[in-house]
Amino acid sequence: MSDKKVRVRFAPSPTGGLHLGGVRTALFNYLFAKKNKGDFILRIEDTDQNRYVEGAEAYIIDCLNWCGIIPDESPVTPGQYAPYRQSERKSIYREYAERLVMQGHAYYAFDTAEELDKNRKEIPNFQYGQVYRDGLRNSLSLPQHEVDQLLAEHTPHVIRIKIPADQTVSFTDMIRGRVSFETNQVDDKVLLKADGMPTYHLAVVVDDYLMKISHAFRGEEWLPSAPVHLLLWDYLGWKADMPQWAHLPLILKPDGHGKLSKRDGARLGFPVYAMNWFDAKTGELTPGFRELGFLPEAFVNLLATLGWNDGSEREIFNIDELADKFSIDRISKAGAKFDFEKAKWFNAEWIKKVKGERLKVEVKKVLEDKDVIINDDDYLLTVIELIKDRCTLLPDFYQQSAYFFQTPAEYDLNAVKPKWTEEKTDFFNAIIELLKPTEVLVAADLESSFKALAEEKGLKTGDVMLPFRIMLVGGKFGPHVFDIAALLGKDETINRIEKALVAFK
RNA sequence: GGCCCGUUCGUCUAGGGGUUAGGACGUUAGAUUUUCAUUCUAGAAACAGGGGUUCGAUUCCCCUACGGGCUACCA
Repeated sequence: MSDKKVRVRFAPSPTGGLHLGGVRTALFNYLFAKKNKGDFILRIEDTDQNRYVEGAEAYIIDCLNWCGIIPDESPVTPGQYAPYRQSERKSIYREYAERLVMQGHAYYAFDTAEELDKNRKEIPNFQYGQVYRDGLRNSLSLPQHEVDQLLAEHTPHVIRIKIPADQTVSFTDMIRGRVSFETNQVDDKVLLKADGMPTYHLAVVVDDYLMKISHAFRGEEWLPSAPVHLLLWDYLGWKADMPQWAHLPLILKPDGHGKLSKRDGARLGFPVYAMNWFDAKTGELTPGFRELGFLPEAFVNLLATLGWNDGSEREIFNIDELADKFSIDRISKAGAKFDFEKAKWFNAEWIKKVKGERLKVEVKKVLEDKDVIINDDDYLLTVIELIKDRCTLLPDFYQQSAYFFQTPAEYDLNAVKPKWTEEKTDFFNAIIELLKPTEVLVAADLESSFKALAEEKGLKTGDVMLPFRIMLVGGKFGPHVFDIAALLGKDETINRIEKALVAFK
């Protein structure tokens, strides 16, 4: 590893929402940068004008913000290597492509899409490369005057790299070790498209060079095109500055096989995107972890431990701890099937771990979205502390806490009615009388007098505890019933008993 | 089809020439909680197969199988 400043980039295409794998790539870049006191750069790879989606870039930035993966340089916070959108760097790339043509490492190709499609269909294993390029329409096969004329007439054309014959291209991947490719198997990839935009292959090399990227993390799906990039770094004369590569294992479908995709989310009932993504064209909403009720702390944590561990048995880390412990040689090589159950466990752990104060904004939103009115933040905080250990996702706070703010609208009558007796009605009327003179309702006091009264009336405590809970909560859940009563206060407790007594009749 | 990458409980993983192959999620059983959840305890559960190398391989090498990725003027 060289001693040059660590600079890494996350380079997504703005084609839609950000998928788990994308966020993890961003996260690993970020963790590596922080660990090595380097810079983390966000570069938008919008070279495909057909796939460009309005709003996708803003979404990506929001998403990184939500996760706390903040770029040091980005399109909206540019550094000295601006611009950070490849579409705005269009003019830069042609020069390098032309230079390669001049040097004989690339050539102009005039074939139409139809011609190429035909070849692919008719010739088994067709690839635009050393075997077939002489029979195709390009500056290697055509006479010079014809090429000149085609260019002069502005005939649509691309620039392709000329992959050399009979060479072995190899490099050391930081995750996989030595990886080799035979150039005879590599095709002449397009570098510059007919519209003047570079393809990924050219753009990634040129920009990584110009932006002084030291380490390049990307998904394993890029491994097969690595030889093209290696060759380009060499031909452009930048070999000494080439970043170290790290091809990350893929995140796979939990069932069946293959790379996790957007469709799997809908099919298997869990999100694949970090945040909700609304596609204006199709009107389709793809759900996200954030809106489902994940905490960013949990989301980042679960992503980091998907294919990485710190060598100990610890699993819960915040982002700073992750950055501190991060190391590439602890990244696993094999793809990981995504397990939503474990993802939920991480969230539950984080809800338990953080202070109630941290949850206030999120919980308030959950409740207010359900029309629960909150006018006392301290009361809300007390409620959160009392119930957060029983919540897995943020929306669980509604079911677990709504009754602290509003009288139950419905009761689980099956739990009380079958065993309901006149004696119990008497008992609760007596409880009301007992509560009336109370100044402040203290949980422990109520509990002892409640039990004493039950005994006095010849009832088993257990026979009246559940009805009491149903009266206050509406259902068979929640914290200790006397704590609930104490929080509700004397008046509201009496009110709920009276109301429920009518319903239980 | 071709090329590349990979393979430890159902899942995420630790480990590594001699281990009772460890942890976590999930699951099962029990305890606590006169509700539910939390918590705690215990249990079931894995080195893909075949050849080498070696005194000894789950660990190193090779082959096979299986899985994944790529094979666009998409990234």
